[in-house]
Amino acid sequence: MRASDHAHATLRCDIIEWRLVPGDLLAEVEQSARLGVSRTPLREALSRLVAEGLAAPHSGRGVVVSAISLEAVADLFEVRLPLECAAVRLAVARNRPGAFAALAEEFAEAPRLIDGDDDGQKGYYALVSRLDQEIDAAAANPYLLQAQKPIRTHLARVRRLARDNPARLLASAREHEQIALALGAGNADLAEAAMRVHLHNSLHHLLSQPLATPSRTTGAASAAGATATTDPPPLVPNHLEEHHG
Amino acid sequence: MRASDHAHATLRCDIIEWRLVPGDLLAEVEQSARLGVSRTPLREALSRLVAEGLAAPHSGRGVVVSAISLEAVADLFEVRLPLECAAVRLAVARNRPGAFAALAEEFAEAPRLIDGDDDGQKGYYALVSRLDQEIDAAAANPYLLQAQKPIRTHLARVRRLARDNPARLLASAREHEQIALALGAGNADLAEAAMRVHLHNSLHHLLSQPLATPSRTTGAASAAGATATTDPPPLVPNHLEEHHG
DNA sequence: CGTCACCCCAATGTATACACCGATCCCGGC
DNA sequence: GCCGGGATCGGTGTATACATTGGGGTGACG
Repeated sequence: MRASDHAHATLRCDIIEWRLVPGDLLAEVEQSARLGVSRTPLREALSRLVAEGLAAPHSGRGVVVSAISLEAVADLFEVRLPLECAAVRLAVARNRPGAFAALAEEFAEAPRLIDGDDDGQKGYYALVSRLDQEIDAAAANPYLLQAQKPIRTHLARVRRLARDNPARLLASAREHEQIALALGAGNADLAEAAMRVHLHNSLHHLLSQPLATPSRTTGAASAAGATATTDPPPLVPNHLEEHHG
Repeated sequence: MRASDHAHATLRCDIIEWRLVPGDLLAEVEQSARLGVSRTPLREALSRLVAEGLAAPHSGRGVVVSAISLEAVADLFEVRLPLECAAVRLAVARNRPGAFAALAEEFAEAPRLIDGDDDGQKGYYALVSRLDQEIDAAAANPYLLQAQKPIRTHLARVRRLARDNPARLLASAREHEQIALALGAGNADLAEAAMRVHLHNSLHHLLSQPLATPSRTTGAASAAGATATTDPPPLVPNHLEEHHG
């Protein structure tokens, strides 16, 4: 793997998993030293992060981790809704056979996973991911994927703010099952309706969260060295309004 | 301006205006020599082009100008439709005063521009761009912009395949006027309907084009040197099926 | 004559050195 | 004591040198 890929993947993961929090400065020398790569591939990694929207230039001096907020969640879903609806409509229109019926059955049995151990929950998330991939493959539109990719990236970041609520997961499983059933039946209107229901409930769940401070998993301690010494105030309440730049 | 910005802007312009055609290899040494910058900023420019979808890695060795095709136009509009509809709905929902009424009047008088000289047509395109910007500002959703940006980039590239048809421009002006009127009146349903009509007609017009070979404006002759010597066959019919990679 | 393997080279990936720019801090003046 | 200007310094932007890898060409073998 290229060094720039490694740097990009690591930084991206650090940002999505809140080891790097909004506002953290991604200094080239510092990060290149931490990740063990030179500045050249690191610069390429930073460019990609900026293109993805995970980082933003900071007043002409370096790049900082971009802000994310509850307001941003609402904005995110305003774009996600039409895109996902278009995706399911296209998936039906393309009329690929697909494995939607099988996926629906798996969702029907998902409560076992959710009530199980941590691996079970991971398995459920994997199942959701498989449905997404199946929809993507059925829609077969590279531009749709290109538009959804940054949305999903930001969403992955926001999800870390939400506690895994078993009740919500069970409801989510039922909603996904309904989507998969409609897709399997080739009913575009129903699939879109089910998707709208699901997205509405997802957003509502996220917005009703108590805004738990992300746990900033230790592991990138050296990365946070510069900012940690300055003892930053609790960040989550802070950058709630600093978006939309 | 930074050298990387200059390189990116120039290459982007060359691709959109078909001076660089799909399949052309963007070699680092060759392009850095042509644009008078070093390889480092040129690499950053290429990274951005790849992120935008204007270029794509070529079997692990260099990047090539990405393909665009009639099939891609249809895919493009499949994504553009829900995004633009969402944009006008958000623009109305945000309930900003906006200058939509004034823009509608300008569109009503647009036939003068269209029937005029070349500057007049440029003025009409600028007017369309102003409406887009006004909608963007009213929608006020950075993620929507992020999703629309690559779509618009590809669209700008495709438009060069279409002849400027005065009749179509007149119809387009009326459609835009209707959109602006609906937005000015705060009627989201009507605005979306007008947008759907406009996009349908735009797509239909593009698809009915005789597929004119783009004029590959001379000016980047040195850039095309490597491929020009090999005398490439007419490219437009060729890359009609090579997309979706 | 076709095919396969090996070698050479060119282009990319990476590292590092240098230049320039903005930011910060200190000192002097008001 | 406060404000402004300049100097210093860290950091980014750029250029170039080096390593490495993949591809093409050529030659030999079947």
